[in-house]
Amino acid sequence: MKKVTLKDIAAHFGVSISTVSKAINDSYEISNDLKLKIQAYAKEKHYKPNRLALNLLNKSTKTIGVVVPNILNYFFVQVLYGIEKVANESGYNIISCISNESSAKETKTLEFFDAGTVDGVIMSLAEESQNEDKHEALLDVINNDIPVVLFDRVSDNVQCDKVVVDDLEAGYKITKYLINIGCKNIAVVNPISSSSVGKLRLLGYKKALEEFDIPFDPKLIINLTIKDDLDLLMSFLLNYKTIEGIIGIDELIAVQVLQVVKARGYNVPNDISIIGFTNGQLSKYVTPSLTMVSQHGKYIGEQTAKLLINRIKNPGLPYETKTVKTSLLVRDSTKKVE
Amino acid sequence: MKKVTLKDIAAHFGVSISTVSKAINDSYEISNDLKLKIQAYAKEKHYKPNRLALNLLNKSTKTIGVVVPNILNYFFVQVLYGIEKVANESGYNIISCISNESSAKETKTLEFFDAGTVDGVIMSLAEESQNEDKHEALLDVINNDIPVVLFDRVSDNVQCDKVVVDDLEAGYKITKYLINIGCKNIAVVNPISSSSVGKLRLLGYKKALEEFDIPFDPKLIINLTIKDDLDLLMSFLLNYKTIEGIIGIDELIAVQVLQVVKARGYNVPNDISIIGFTNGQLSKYVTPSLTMVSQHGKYIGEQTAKLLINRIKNPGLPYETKTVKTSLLVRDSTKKVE
DNA sequence: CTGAAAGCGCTAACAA
DNA sequence: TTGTTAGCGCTTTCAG
Repeated sequence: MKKVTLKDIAAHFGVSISTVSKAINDSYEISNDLKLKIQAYAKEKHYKPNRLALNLLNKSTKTIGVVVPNILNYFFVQVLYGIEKVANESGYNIISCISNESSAKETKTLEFFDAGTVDGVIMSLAEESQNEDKHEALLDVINNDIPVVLFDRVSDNVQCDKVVVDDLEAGYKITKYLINIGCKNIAVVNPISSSSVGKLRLLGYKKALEEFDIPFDPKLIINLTIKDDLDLLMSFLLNYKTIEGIIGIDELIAVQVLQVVKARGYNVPNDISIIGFTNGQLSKYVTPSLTMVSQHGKYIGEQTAKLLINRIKNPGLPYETKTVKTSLLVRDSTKKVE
Repeated sequence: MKKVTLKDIAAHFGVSISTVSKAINDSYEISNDLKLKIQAYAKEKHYKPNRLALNLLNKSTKTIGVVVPNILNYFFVQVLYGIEKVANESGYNIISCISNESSAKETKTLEFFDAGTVDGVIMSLAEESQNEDKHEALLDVINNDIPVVLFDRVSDNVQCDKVVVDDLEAGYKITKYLINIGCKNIAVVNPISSSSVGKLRLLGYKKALEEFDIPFDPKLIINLTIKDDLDLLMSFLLNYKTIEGIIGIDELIAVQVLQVVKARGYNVPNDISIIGFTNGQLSKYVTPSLTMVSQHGKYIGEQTAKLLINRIKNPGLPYETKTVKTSLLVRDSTKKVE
């Protein structure tokens, strides 16, 4: 059975389409008798107004498009939850797409959104896009008056609302923490070294070192991609110097570093303390459980959605950037202060 | 700047809308001269055809709606990857929604899809929906001639294409495996006891017991919800009898069981062997790494998407149910065979 | 109380 | 080579 339309119902009753439309929308203009008959028939036939037609008419879709780089990253999952919560409360649907860190995929998705399918866009840049720092598709969207809110991985070259994590402060805070529990040589393992987030965390790290007059040693920084052999890189690192602390720039890398370090016979946290970013499931169940930086993903999602919906309703306000502070979740992978 | 339409461009050149449409679509009917001018202007103004209008016209959206119950479950994430891969290859966009195991949310999403927004639907039932086994919204979708493919968590009361995991066989296989490595009392911890998947796995478990003439002891089966206190339930279990093997019905529960068991002083795998379902990140990095059943989520996603796209193209074929076999991934949480 | 007509943005058959 | 018209499914004036 094909979808029933107003036309079909009108034909069935021998009345006009507009009469049916009014009857179904319970207009006072239609006689109770007809209204009841039409409504009953519509229910029976499972009539449902065609959204496409509605959207075309209203120039509004009541849906928000979301682009996240990587769904395996717990942080983004949490943000998604937050977005969905607020969106649903405000009567918006969300359609989520994964760019998978690819700028081509990101562009494709944005073009899809730009063609009238959504009322607004929420996005965190793919790493590749941050590298290139070209954002034509995104600028097109903004240019077409479709509100955009960027979160977490943002660009200074795009003018729009933003919600960011205070990553510099976080990097600074945890480095200080490690120094305070007695770590002298602190390494950083960074799988997202070219993203704004990765850079800021490193900047925070440097700032803390400076404050304690510890010279910055580039050999302690491991930037890697998925293709690199972590085990090998770690072996260089561990043979280079006595390392007392390691910062993993995301959750997965922190867990992997922990594995390698353990496999090489080091005790965590007695020999080496480890801190990672993102408070997800992995870090919690690993042995020892990892001390992590929580970015409050769900809260970020909520703020992002609120910002977007607010802008959809009141265009023309000046752009806003919200900064969300992180918290440190101390668990068993860091030495206790004596 | 509001979105540019054909009308705007037509007005700018003082030609008709259809001329502009043809020019932009590079029709041979239009003079080269005009075509070039119009195309240049369109590009300059970032013209993009309105998808809503197109979709309405073509009665096709080239998008697939996906509903998954829980994005924190690695299995579903993998399925999503598989779906997305095949869909993209065939020129389909996907819009994914999370039902969060709630049947109300599921219904809302299905109604959204049912209103002409997608060409087909891929779904795995929310646990609540499987409990109630009412699927009105879903039947409405099918009734409206929108193809549906159900995967993993399916219902016999819904007639459509399906892709399922051979969960009975998997439950059977791993129980036999545990028996063969010497486990006598094997417990099952089941957080999805009311889902088809959970039931089938338990059935496989029973089948294996029968085969080995081991009497089924309901006290060894722990059905629980998120609200239940796993630690407490496990303490009852472990005090009840000497347990040599535990089956965790999903990944997270297997990991949590491992934690509890370790915390209570048992050695895994020497005292107790543990097997879980779903080969995700967690089970890999936990200590000891967990022996798991892999359901080949990505492959399932691919098959599901293929089935759906095939049905969109050829409606009227008889419904099909594909069964995908699992594999056992032996790691360190199960005793080695002597 | 009911219907005709316009229009959302677009394409395609058909005229000119 | 260009324009007119109709129509996708719907709502909303404005007439009847």
